[in-house]
Amino acid sequence: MARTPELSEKVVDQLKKMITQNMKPGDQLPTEGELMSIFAVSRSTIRESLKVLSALGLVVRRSGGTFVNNTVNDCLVEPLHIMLDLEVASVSDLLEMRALLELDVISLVAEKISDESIRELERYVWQMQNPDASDSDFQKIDIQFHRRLAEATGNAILVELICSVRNVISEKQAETCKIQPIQKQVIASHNKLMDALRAHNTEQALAYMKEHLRISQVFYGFMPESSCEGDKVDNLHWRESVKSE
Amino acid sequence: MARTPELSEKVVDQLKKMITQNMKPGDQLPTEGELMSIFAVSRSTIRESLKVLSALGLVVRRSGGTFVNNTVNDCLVEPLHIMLDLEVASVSDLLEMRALLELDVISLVAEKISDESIRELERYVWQMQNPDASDSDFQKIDIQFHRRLAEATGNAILVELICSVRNVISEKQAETCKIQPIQKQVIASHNKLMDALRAHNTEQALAYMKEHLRISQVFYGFMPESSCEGDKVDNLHWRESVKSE
DNA sequence: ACAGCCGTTATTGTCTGATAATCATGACAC
DNA sequence: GTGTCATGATTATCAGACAATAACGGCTGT
Repeated sequence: MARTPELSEKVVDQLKKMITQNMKPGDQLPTEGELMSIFAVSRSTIRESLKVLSALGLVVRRSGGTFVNNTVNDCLVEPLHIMLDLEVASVSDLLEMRALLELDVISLVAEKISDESIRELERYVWQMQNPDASDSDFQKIDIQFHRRLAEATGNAILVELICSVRNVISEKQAETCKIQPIQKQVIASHNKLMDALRAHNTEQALAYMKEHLRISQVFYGFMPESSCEGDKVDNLHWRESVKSE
Repeated sequence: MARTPELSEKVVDQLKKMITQNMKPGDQLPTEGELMSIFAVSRSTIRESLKVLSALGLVVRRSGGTFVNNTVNDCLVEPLHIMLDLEVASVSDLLEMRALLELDVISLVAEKISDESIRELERYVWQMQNPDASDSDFQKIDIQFHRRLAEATGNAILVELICSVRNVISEKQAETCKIQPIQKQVIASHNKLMDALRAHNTEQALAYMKEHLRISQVFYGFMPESSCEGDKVDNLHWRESVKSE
Protein backbone atom coordinates (compact mmCIF):
# COMPACT_ATOMS: atom_id res chain seq x y z
CA MET A 1 0.00 0.00 0.00
CA ALA A 2 2.35 2.67 1.21
CA ARG A 3 4.89 2.73 -1.56
CA THR A 4 8.50 2.70 -0.51
CA PRO A 5 9.54 6.27 0.15
CA GLU A 6 12.19 7.29 -2.31
CA LEU A 7 15.54 8.31 -1.01
CA SER A 8 15.38 11.75 -2.52
CA GLU A 9 12.00 12.35 -0.92
CA LYS A 10 13.40 11.55 2.48
CA VAL A 11 16.27 13.92 1.84
CA VAL A 12 13.79 16.61 0.83
CA ASP A 13 11.92 16.19 4.09
CA GLN A 14 15.11 16.25 6.13
CA LEU A 15 16.31 19.37 4.38
CA LYS A 16 12.96 21.05 4.95
CA LYS A 17 13.25 20.36 8.66
CA MET A 18 16.85 21.50 8.74
CA ILE A 19 15.98 24.73 6.97
CA THR A 20 12.85 25.65 8.86
CA GLN A 21 14.19 24.69 12.27
CA ASN A 22 17.84 25.66 12.28
CA MET A 23 18.30 28.28 9.60
CA LYS A 24 17.12 31.74 8.75
CA PRO A 25 16.54 33.47 5.42
CA GLY A 26 19.75 34.22 3.58
CA ASP A 27 21.74 31.49 5.31
CA GLN A 28 23.83 29.27 3.13
CA LEU A 29 23.10 25.57 3.10
CA PRO A 30 25.92 23.05 3.32
CA THR A 31 27.52 22.41 -0.06
CA GLU A 32 26.43 19.47 -2.12
CA GLY A 33 29.57 17.65 -1.07
CA GLU A 34 28.88 18.20 2.61
CA LEU A 35 25.26 17.15 2.20
CA MET A 36 26.49 13.97 0.51
CA SER A 37 28.33 12.95 3.66
CA ILE A 38 25.63 14.27 6.01
CA PHE A 39 22.92 12.14 4.41
CA ALA A 40 25.24 9.44 3.07
CA VAL A 41 23.74 9.54 -0.38
CA SER A 42 25.13 10.30 -3.80
CA ARG A 43 25.36 13.72 -5.32
CA SER A 44 22.58 13.01 -7.83
CA THR A 45 20.16 12.43 -4.99
CA ILE A 46 21.27 15.59 -3.20
CA ARG A 47 20.95 17.62 -6.36
CA GLU A 48 17.48 16.32 -7.18
CA SER A 49 16.35 17.17 -3.66
CA LEU A 50 17.80 20.67 -3.80
CA LYS A 51 16.17 21.14 -7.18
CA VAL A 52 12.81 20.32 -5.66
CA LEU A 53 13.29 22.75 -2.81
CA SER A 54 14.30 25.34 -5.34
CA ALA A 55 11.19 24.70 -7.42
CA LEU A 56 9.09 25.08 -4.27
CA GLY A 57 10.75 28.42 -3.65
CA LEU A 58 12.23 27.44 -0.30
CA VAL A 59 15.80 28.00 -1.42
CA VAL A 60 17.60 29.76 -4.22
CA ARG A 61 20.55 28.16 -5.93
CA ARG A 62 23.38 29.82 -7.64
CA SER A 63 26.88 28.93 -8.52
CA GLY A 64 28.65 29.39 -5.22
CA GLY A 65 26.05 27.87 -2.96
CA THR A 66 22.46 27.25 -2.05
CA PHE A 67 20.74 29.79 0.18
CA VAL A 68 17.52 29.94 2.15
CA ASN A 69 15.07 32.15 0.32
CA ASN A 70 13.95 35.29 2.03
CA THR A 71 11.33 36.65 -0.33
CA VAL A 72 8.33 34.55 -1.22
CA ASN A 73 7.22 36.33 -4.32
CA ASP A 74 4.28 35.09 -6.31
CA CYS A 75 4.79 31.64 -4.88
CA LEU A 76 1.24 30.75 -5.89
CA VAL A 77 1.70 31.57 -9.56
CA GLU A 78 3.00 28.16 -10.55
CA PRO A 79 0.20 26.12 -8.97
CA LEU A 80 -2.37 28.40 -10.57
CA HIS A 81 -0.75 27.93 -13.96
CA ILE A 82 -0.80 24.20 -13.49
CA MET A 83 -4.50 24.24 -12.73
CA LEU A 84 -5.17 26.23 -15.86
CA ASP A 85 -2.90 24.08 -18.00
CA LEU A 86 -4.51 20.89 -16.78
CA GLU A 87 -7.85 22.54 -17.43
CA VAL A 88 -9.22 21.91 -13.99
CA ALA A 89 -9.80 25.66 -13.76
CA SER A 90 -10.56 28.41 -16.23
CA VAL A 91 -9.60 32.02 -16.64
CA SER A 92 -13.07 33.06 -15.60
CA ASP A 93 -12.52 31.19 -12.34
CA LEU A 94 -9.47 33.36 -11.90
CA LEU A 95 -11.42 36.53 -12.59
CA GLU A 96 -14.09 35.53 -10.13
CA MET A 97 -11.44 34.69 -7.57
CA ARG A 98 -9.82 38.05 -8.03
CA ALA A 99 -13.11 39.84 -7.58
CA LEU A 100 -13.84 37.95 -4.37
CA LEU A 101 -10.42 38.67 -2.95
CA GLU A 102 -10.36 42.33 -3.84
CA LEU A 103 -13.76 42.84 -2.28
CA ASP A 104 -12.66 40.91 0.81
CA VAL A 105 -9.70 43.25 1.07
CA ILE A 106 -11.91 46.31 0.89
CA SER A 107 -14.18 44.87 3.52
CA LEU A 108 -11.29 44.23 5.86
CA VAL A 109 -9.51 47.46 5.23
CA ALA A 110 -11.88 50.33 4.57
CA GLU A 111 -12.69 51.16 8.16
CA LYS A 112 -9.30 50.81 9.71
CA ILE A 113 -6.90 51.82 6.95
CA SER A 114 -4.17 54.13 8.21
CA ASP A 115 -3.40 57.57 6.87
CA GLU A 116 0.06 56.50 5.75
CA SER A 117 -1.41 53.68 3.73
CA ILE A 118 -3.80 56.09 2.13
CA ARG A 119 -0.97 58.44 1.27
CA GLU A 120 1.01 55.61 -0.33
CA LEU A 121 -2.01 54.59 -2.36
CA GLU A 122 -2.49 58.17 -3.46
CA ARG A 123 1.07 58.23 -4.70
CA TYR A 124 0.33 55.28 -6.98
CA VAL A 125 -2.78 56.94 -8.29
CA TRP A 126 -0.77 60.04 -9.12
CA GLN A 127 1.87 57.97 -10.89
CA MET A 128 -0.83 56.40 -12.97
CA GLN A 129 -1.98 59.80 -14.13
CA ASN A 130 1.45 60.59 -15.51
CA PRO A 131 0.82 60.93 -19.26
CA ASP A 132 4.35 59.69 -20.02
CA ALA A 133 3.64 56.29 -18.50
CA SER A 134 3.66 53.48 -21.00
CA ASP A 135 1.04 50.77 -21.07
CA SER A 136 3.22 48.35 -19.16
CA ASP A 137 4.15 51.05 -16.64
CA PHE A 138 0.49 51.74 -16.14
CA GLN A 139 -0.22 48.11 -15.49
CA LYS A 140 2.75 47.72 -13.15
CA ILE A 141 1.60 50.65 -11.07
CA ASP A 142 -1.92 49.28 -10.97
CA ILE A 143 -0.60 45.98 -9.68
CA GLN A 144 1.42 47.78 -7.03
CA PHE A 145 -1.66 49.74 -6.03
CA HIS A 146 -3.64 46.59 -5.43
CA ARG A 147 -0.74 44.94 -3.63
CA ARG A 148 -0.41 47.90 -1.32
CA LEU A 149 -4.12 47.83 -0.68
CA ALA A 150 -3.97 44.15 0.19
CA GLU A 151 -0.98 44.72 2.45
CA ALA A 152 -3.15 47.02 4.54
CA THR A 153 -4.97 43.91 5.72
CA GLY A 154 -1.77 42.66 7.32
CA ASN A 155 -2.49 39.22 5.91
CA ALA A 156 0.48 37.99 3.89
CA ILE A 157 -1.42 35.08 2.42
CA LEU A 158 -4.11 37.34 1.09
CA VAL A 159 -1.44 39.58 -0.43
CA GLU A 160 0.30 36.72 -2.19
CA LEU A 161 -2.98 35.32 -3.41
CA ILE A 162 -4.14 38.58 -4.92
CA CYS A 163 -0.80 39.28 -6.58
CA SER A 164 -0.45 35.76 -7.92
CA VAL A 165 -3.99 35.66 -9.28
CA ARG A 166 -3.59 39.05 -10.83
CA ASN A 167 -0.28 38.16 -12.45
CA VAL A 168 -1.63 34.98 -13.95
CA ILE A 169 -4.59 36.88 -15.34
CA SER A 170 -2.25 39.44 -16.86
CA GLU A 171 -0.09 36.77 -18.46
CA LYS A 172 -3.03 34.85 -19.83
CA GLN A 173 -4.59 37.93 -21.32
CA ALA A 174 -1.40 39.77 -22.24
CA GLU A 175 -2.09 39.61 -25.95
CA THR A 176 -5.52 41.21 -25.89
CA CYS A 177 -4.45 44.28 -23.95
CA LYS A 178 -5.48 47.68 -25.14
CA ILE A 179 -5.14 50.03 -22.28
CA GLN A 180 -5.61 53.39 -23.92
CA PRO A 181 -9.41 53.35 -24.26
CA ILE A 182 -10.11 52.53 -20.65
CA GLN A 183 -7.16 54.15 -18.96
CA LYS A 184 -9.23 57.14 -17.92
CA GLN A 185 -11.99 54.97 -16.53
CA VAL A 186 -9.49 53.01 -14.47
CA ILE A 187 -8.01 56.19 -13.05
CA ALA A 188 -11.45 57.56 -12.34
CA SER A 189 -12.52 54.44 -10.47
CA HIS A 190 -9.29 54.51 -8.49
CA ASN A 191 -9.94 58.09 -7.49
CA LYS A 192 -13.48 57.33 -6.41
CA LEU A 193 -12.20 54.35 -4.45
CA MET A 194 -9.67 56.58 -2.72
CA ASP A 195 -12.41 59.01 -1.77
CA ALA A 196 -14.39 56.21 -0.18
CA LEU A 197 -11.31 54.95 1.67
CA ARG A 198 -10.47 58.39 2.97
CA ALA A 199 -14.00 58.55 4.30
CA HIS A 200 -13.65 55.00 5.69
CA ASN A 201 -16.93 54.24 4.01
CA THR A 202 -16.92 50.48 3.47
CA GLU A 203 -20.11 50.31 1.49
CA GLN A 204 -19.06 52.97 -0.97
CA ALA A 205 -15.57 51.50 -1.30
CA LEU A 206 -17.09 48.13 -2.14
CA ALA A 207 -19.22 49.74 -4.82
CA TYR A 208 -16.27 51.50 -6.41
CA MET A 209 -14.11 48.41 -6.25
CA LYS A 210 -16.86 46.56 -8.07
CA GLU A 211 -16.87 49.27 -10.69
CA HIS A 212 -13.12 48.97 -10.99
CA LEU A 213 -13.30 45.21 -11.38
CA ARG A 214 -15.96 45.52 -14.02
CA ILE A 215 -13.75 47.89 -15.99
CA SER A 216 -10.76 45.57 -15.61
CA GLN A 217 -12.72 42.65 -16.92
CA VAL A 218 -13.63 44.61 -19.99
CA PHE A 219 -9.98 45.50 -20.23
CA TYR A 220 -8.91 41.91 -20.18
CA GLY A 221 -11.31 41.20 -22.99
CA PHE A 222 -13.91 39.42 -21.02
CA MET A 223 -17.05 41.18 -20.23
CA PRO A 224 -18.67 42.86 -23.19
CA GLU A 225 -19.48 40.35 -25.92
CA SER A 226 -17.97 37.73 -23.63
CA SER A 227 -18.15 34.40 -25.37
CA CYS A 228 -17.60 32.85 -21.98
CA GLU A 229 -19.81 33.17 -18.98
CA GLY A 230 -20.69 36.80 -18.70
CA ASP A 231 -20.14 39.38 -16.08
CA LYS A 232 -18.25 37.91 -13.21
CA VAL A 233 -18.72 40.97 -11.08
CA ASP A 234 -22.46 41.10 -11.30
CA ASN A 235 -22.54 37.54 -10.12
CA LEU A 236 -21.45 38.94 -6.80
CA HIS A 237 -24.82 40.52 -6.26
CA TRP A 238 -24.97 39.14 -2.76
CA ARG A 239 -23.03 42.03 -1.36
CA GLU A 240 -25.98 44.15 -2.28
CA SER A 241 -28.56 41.57 -1.42
CA VAL A 242 -27.12 41.32 2.06
CA LYS A 243 -27.47 45.02 2.39
CA SER A 244 -30.88 45.37 0.84
CA GLU A 245 -32.63 42.69 2.81
CA MET B 1 21.57 41.20 -15.74
CA ALA B 2 19.45 38.41 -17.11
CA ARG B 3 21.31 35.43 -15.81
CA THR B 4 22.02 32.66 -18.30
CA PRO B 5 19.09 30.30 -18.24
CA GLU B 6 20.14 26.93 -16.98
CA LEU B 7 19.80 23.95 -19.23
CA SER B 8 17.47 22.11 -16.91
CA GLU B 9 15.21 25.16 -16.70
CA LYS B 10 14.92 25.24 -20.44
CA VAL B 11 14.06 21.56 -20.43
CA VAL B 12 11.42 22.19 -17.78
CA ASP B 13 9.83 24.87 -19.93
CA GLN B 14 9.92 22.69 -23.03
CA LEU B 15 8.37 19.80 -21.16
CA LYS B 16 5.65 22.05 -19.78
CA LYS B 17 4.76 23.13 -23.28
CA MET B 18 4.88 19.58 -24.56
CA ILE B 19 2.60 18.41 -21.78
CA THR B 20 0.05 21.18 -21.85
CA GLN B 21 -0.16 21.40 -25.62
CA ASN B 22 0.14 17.87 -26.88
CA MET B 23 -0.82 15.58 -24.05
CA LYS B 24 -3.77 14.81 -21.87
CA PRO B 25 -4.02 13.61 -18.25
CA GLY B 26 -2.88 10.04 -17.80
CA ASP B 27 -0.69 10.05 -20.88
CA GLN B 28 2.78 8.66 -20.51
CA LEU B 29 5.72 10.93 -21.19
CA PRO B 30 8.64 9.70 -23.26
CA THR B 31 11.09 7.68 -21.21
CA GLU B 32 14.16 9.35 -19.76
CA GLY B 33 16.23 7.77 -22.49
CA GLU B 34 14.00 9.14 -25.23
CA LEU B 35 13.96 12.57 -23.63
CA MET B 36 17.75 12.46 -23.55
CA SER B 37 17.88 12.20 -27.33
CA ILE B 38 14.95 14.57 -27.86
CA PHE B 39 16.59 17.37 -25.91
CA ALA B 40 20.18 16.21 -26.47
CA VAL B 41 21.08 16.52 -22.81
CA SER B 42 22.31 14.06 -20.24
CA ARG B 43 20.11 11.93 -18.10
CA SER B 44 20.87 13.92 -14.94
CA THR B 45 19.43 17.02 -16.55
CA ILE B 46 16.35 15.17 -17.69
CA ARG B 47 15.83 13.68 -14.28
CA GLU B 48 16.20 16.99 -12.47
CA SER B 49 13.65 18.53 -14.81
CA LEU B 50 11.19 15.71 -14.32
CA LYS B 51 11.70 15.97 -10.59
CA VAL B 52 10.72 19.62 -10.73
CA LEU B 53 7.60 18.90 -12.75
CA SER B 54 6.77 16.20 -10.26
CA ALA B 55 7.23 18.60 -7.34
CA LEU B 56 4.93 21.05 -9.08
CA GLY B 57 2.35 18.34 -9.39
CA LEU B 58 2.22 18.42 -13.16
CA VAL B 59 3.31 14.80 -13.54
CA VAL B 60 3.54 11.72 -11.41
CA ARG B 61 6.56 9.46 -11.61
CA ARG B 62 6.72 5.83 -10.86
CA SER B 63 8.91 2.97 -11.82
CA GLY B 64 7.66 2.17 -15.29
CA GLY B 65 7.20 5.69 -16.56
CA THR B 66 6.26 9.29 -16.01
CA PHE B 67 2.63 10.24 -16.49
CA VAL B 68 0.67 13.46 -16.82
CA ASN B 69 -1.18 14.07 -13.59
CA ASN B 70 -4.94 14.15 -13.75
CA THR B 71 -5.89 15.17 -10.24
CA VAL B 72 -4.62 18.42 -8.84
CA ASN B 73 -5.19 17.75 -5.20
CA ASP B 74 -4.20 20.26 -2.58
CA CYS B 75 -1.70 21.74 -4.98
CA LEU B 76 -1.61 24.89 -2.86
CA VAL B 77 -0.64 23.13 0.35
CA GLU B 78 3.09 23.25 -0.27
CA PRO B 79 3.31 26.98 -1.02
CA LEU B 80 1.26 27.73 2.08
CA HIS B 81 3.56 25.62 4.18
CA ILE B 82 6.54 27.44 2.78
CA MET B 83 5.05 30.79 3.69
CA LEU B 84 4.45 29.62 7.23
CA ASP B 85 7.88 28.06 7.53
CA LEU B 86 9.61 31.18 6.28
CA GLU B 87 7.44 33.13 8.71
CA VAL B 88 6.12 35.51 6.12
CA ALA B 89 2.64 34.42 7.18
CA SER B 90 1.10 33.16 10.39
CA VAL B 91 -1.52 30.61 11.33
CA SER B 92 -3.90 33.41 12.18
CA ASP B 93 -3.51 34.68 8.62
CA LEU B 94 -4.61 31.22 7.56
CA LEU B 95 -7.61 31.27 9.85
CA GLU B 96 -8.64 34.67 8.57
CA MET B 97 -8.17 33.48 5.01
CA ARG B 98 -10.33 30.48 5.64
CA ALA B 99 -13.07 32.61 7.13
CA LEU B 100 -13.03 34.96 4.16
CA LEU B 101 -13.19 32.11 1.68
CA GLU B 102 -15.92 30.17 3.43
CA LEU B 103 -18.06 33.28 3.64
CA ASP B 104 -17.37 34.04 -0.01
CA VAL B 105 -18.57 30.55 -0.83
CA ILE B 106 -21.77 31.01 1.10
CA SER B 107 -22.37 34.31 -0.63
CA LEU B 108 -21.90 32.79 -4.04
CA VAL B 109 -23.85 29.65 -3.37
CA ALA B 110 -26.74 30.21 -1.00
CA GLU B 111 -29.22 31.51 -3.53
CA LYS B 112 -28.53 29.19 -6.38
CA ILE B 113 -27.48 25.94 -4.75
CA SER B 114 -29.14 22.94 -6.34
CA ASP B 115 -31.26 20.37 -4.58
CA GLU B 116 -28.79 17.60 -5.36
CA SER B 117 -25.98 19.55 -3.77
CA ILE B 118 -28.11 20.07 -0.70
CA ARG B 119 -28.86 16.36 -0.55
CA GLU B 120 -25.19 15.51 -0.74
CA LEU B 121 -24.38 17.97 2.00
CA GLU B 122 -27.13 16.49 4.13
CA ARG B 123 -25.54 13.10 3.72
CA TYR B 124 -22.29 14.41 5.18
CA VAL B 125 -24.13 15.96 8.10
CA TRP B 126 -25.76 12.63 8.81
CA GLN B 127 -22.44 10.84 8.66
CA MET B 128 -21.06 13.26 11.19
CA GLN B 129 -23.83 12.41 13.58
CA ASN B 130 -22.83 8.76 13.54
CA PRO B 131 -21.74 8.10 17.13
CA ASP B 132 -19.24 5.46 15.98
CA ALA B 133 -17.23 8.00 14.02
CA SER B 134 -13.77 8.56 15.40
CA ASP B 135 -12.25 11.99 15.81
CA SER B 136 -10.32 11.74 12.58
CA ASP B 137 -13.39 10.42 10.77
CA PHE B 138 -15.34 13.37 12.06
CA GLN B 139 -12.76 15.78 10.79
CA LYS B 140 -12.49 14.06 7.41
CA ILE B 141 -16.22 14.29 6.91
CA ASP B 142 -16.20 17.93 7.93
CA ILE B 143 -13.51 18.64 5.35
CA GLN B 144 -15.55 16.84 2.70
CA PHE B 145 -18.59 18.85 3.68
CA HIS B 146 -16.80 22.12 3.12
CA ARG B 147 -15.26 20.88 -0.10
CA ARG B 148 -18.65 19.91 -1.44
CA LEU B 149 -20.02 23.27 -0.43
CA ALA B 150 -17.19 25.03 -2.26
CA GLU B 151 -17.71 22.84 -5.32
CA ALA B 152 -21.21 24.24 -5.58
CA THR B 153 -19.63 27.52 -6.68
CA GLY B 154 -18.24 25.78 -9.77
CA ASN B 155 -14.94 27.55 -9.18
CA ALA B 156 -12.13 25.01 -9.02
CA ILE B 157 -9.61 27.52 -7.74
CA LEU B 158 -11.82 28.43 -4.84
CA VAL B 159 -12.26 24.74 -4.04
CA GLU B 160 -8.54 24.05 -4.03
CA LEU B 161 -7.86 27.13 -1.96
CA ILE B 162 -10.35 26.25 0.71
CA CYS B 163 -9.23 22.66 0.93
CA SER B 164 -5.56 23.55 1.00
CA VAL B 165 -5.98 26.24 3.61
CA ARG B 166 -8.10 23.97 5.71
CA ASN B 167 -5.63 21.10 5.48
CA VAL B 168 -2.70 23.25 6.48
CA ILE B 169 -4.66 24.56 9.45
CA SER B 170 -5.48 21.01 10.49
CA GLU B 171 -1.86 19.91 10.21
CA LYS B 172 -0.54 22.90 12.10
CA GLN B 173 -3.01 22.45 14.91
CA ALA B 174 -3.21 18.68 14.88
CA GLU B 175 -1.69 18.30 18.33
CA THR B 176 -4.14 20.53 20.15
CA CYS B 177 -7.25 18.79 18.88
CA LYS B 178 -9.95 17.83 21.29
CA ILE B 179 -13.04 17.25 19.29
CA GLN B 180 -15.37 15.69 21.83
CA PRO B 181 -16.39 18.84 23.69
CA ILE B 182 -17.41 20.81 20.65
CA GLN B 183 -18.58 18.03 18.37
CA LYS B 184 -22.20 18.73 19.17
CA GLN B 185 -21.80 22.42 18.54
CA VAL B 186 -20.24 21.74 15.17
CA ILE B 187 -23.08 19.44 14.21
CA ALA B 188 -25.62 21.95 15.41
CA SER B 189 -24.10 24.78 13.39
CA HIS B 190 -23.99 22.53 10.34
CA ASN B 191 -27.65 21.77 10.75
CA LYS B 192 -28.55 25.41 11.09
CA LEU B 193 -26.46 26.19 8.04
CA MET B 194 -28.30 23.52 6.09
CA ASP B 195 -31.63 25.02 7.09
CA ALA B 196 -30.54 28.40 5.77
CA LEU B 197 -29.28 26.84 2.53
CA ARG B 198 -32.51 24.94 2.02
CA ALA B 199 -34.31 28.26 2.39
CA HIS B 200 -31.76 29.92 0.08
CA ASN B 201 -31.40 32.60 2.69
CA THR B 202 -27.99 34.13 2.12
CA GLU B 203 -28.00 36.37 5.14
CA GLN B 204 -28.89 33.60 7.54
CA ALA B 205 -26.42 31.22 5.94
CA LEU B 206 -23.67 33.77 6.40
CA ALA B 207 -24.56 34.14 10.04
CA TYR B 208 -24.49 30.41 10.65
CA MET B 209 -21.25 30.00 8.76
CA LYS B 210 -19.76 32.67 10.98
CA GLU B 211 -20.96 30.75 14.01
CA HIS B 212 -19.42 27.59 12.61
CA LEU B 213 -16.12 29.33 11.99
CA ARG B 214 -16.08 30.74 15.48
CA ILE B 215 -16.57 27.27 16.90
CA SER B 216 -13.84 25.87 14.67
CA GLN B 217 -11.38 28.48 15.82
CA VAL B 218 -12.03 27.55 19.41
CA PHE B 219 -11.58 23.99 18.32
CA TYR B 220 -8.21 24.69 16.85
CA GLY B 221 -7.16 26.29 20.09
CA PHE B 222 -7.26 29.84 18.96
CA MET B 223 -10.06 31.97 20.10
CA PRO B 224 -10.67 31.82 23.80
CA GLU B 225 -7.60 32.86 25.76
CA SER B 226 -5.93 33.39 22.40
CA SER B 227 -2.44 34.64 23.06
CA CYS B 228 -2.37 35.76 19.46
CA GLU B 229 -4.63 38.28 17.89
CA GLY B 230 -8.10 37.50 19.08
CA ASP B 231 -11.24 36.57 17.33
CA LYS B 232 -10.64 36.36 13.64
CA VAL B 233 -14.29 35.95 12.85
CA ASP B 234 -15.53 39.04 14.62
CA ASN B 235 -13.03 41.03 12.61
CA LEU B 236 -15.28 40.33 9.68
CA HIS B 237 -17.94 42.62 11.03
CA TRP B 238 -18.26 44.29 7.65
CA ARG B 239 -20.71 41.74 6.42
CA GLU B 240 -23.07 43.01 9.02
CA SER B 241 -22.04 46.60 8.67
CA VAL B 242 -22.80 46.45 5.00
CA LYS B 243 -26.22 45.22 5.84
CA SER B 244 -26.94 47.56 8.71
CA GLU B 245 -26.03 50.76 6.98
C1' DA C 1 -9.78 -22.99 -21.24
C1' DC C 2 -8.12 -20.68 -17.24
C1' DA C 3 -5.75 -19.21 -13.01
C1' DG C 4 -1.52 -18.60 -10.85
C1' DC C 5 3.51 -18.69 -10.80
C1' DC C 6 7.87 -17.11 -12.77
C1' DG C 7 11.33 -15.14 -15.59
C1' DT C 8 12.20 -11.48 -18.88
C1' DT C 9 12.45 -6.82 -19.97
C1' DA C 10 11.80 -2.01 -19.92
C1' DT C 11 12.07 1.83 -16.93
C1' DT C 12 13.19 4.39 -13.14
C1' DG C 13 16.31 5.02 -8.84
C1' DT C 14 20.86 5.50 -7.22
C1' DC C 15 25.81 5.59 -7.35
C1' DT C 16 30.49 6.95 -9.10
C1' DG C 17 33.75 9.82 -11.30
C1' DA C 18 34.97 13.40 -14.46
C1' DT C 19 34.81 17.96 -16.90
C1' DA C 20 32.91 22.67 -17.77
C1' DA C 21 30.84 26.93 -16.19
C1' DT C 22 30.19 30.27 -12.72
C1' DC C 23 31.08 33.14 -8.90
C1' DA C 24 33.58 35.08 -4.77
C1' DT C 25 37.83 36.13 -2.96
C1' DG C 26 42.16 37.95 -2.46
C1' DA C 27 46.66 39.18 -4.45
C1' DC C 28 48.72 42.35 -7.31
C1' DA C 29 49.82 46.16 -10.29
C1' DC C 30 48.89 50.91 -11.28
C1' DG D 1 42.49 53.43 -3.46
C1' DT D 2 40.98 51.03 -7.38
C1' DG D 3 40.64 48.01 -11.11
C1' DT D 4 42.30 43.58 -12.98
C1' DC D 5 43.35 38.98 -12.93
C1' DA D 6 44.51 34.38 -11.11
C1' DT D 7 42.84 31.04 -7.98
C1' DG D 8 39.76 28.17 -5.51
C1' DA D 9 35.27 26.71 -4.24
C1' DT D 10 30.88 25.38 -5.81
C1' DT D 11 27.51 24.30 -8.86
C1' DA D 12 26.05 22.51 -13.72
C1' DT D 13 26.38 19.02 -16.84
C1' DC D 14 27.95 14.85 -18.75
C1' DA D 15 28.90 9.67 -19.20
C1' DG D 16 28.45 5.02 -17.74
C1' DA D 17 27.25 1.56 -14.49
C1' DC D 18 24.27 -1.30 -11.42
C1' DA D 19 20.11 -2.02 -8.37
C1' DA D 20 15.14 -1.85 -7.67
C1' DT D 21 10.74 -2.04 -9.46
C1' DA D 22 6.79 -3.14 -12.03
C1' DA D 23 4.52 -4.56 -16.23
C1' DC D 24 4.33 -8.18 -19.71
C1' DG D 25 4.18 -12.65 -21.54
C1' DG D 26 4.85 -17.41 -21.40
C1' DC D 27 4.64 -21.59 -18.87
C1' DT D 28 2.51 -24.96 -16.06
C1' DG D 29 -0.92 -27.44 -13.60
C1' DT D 30 -5.55 -28.26 -13.20
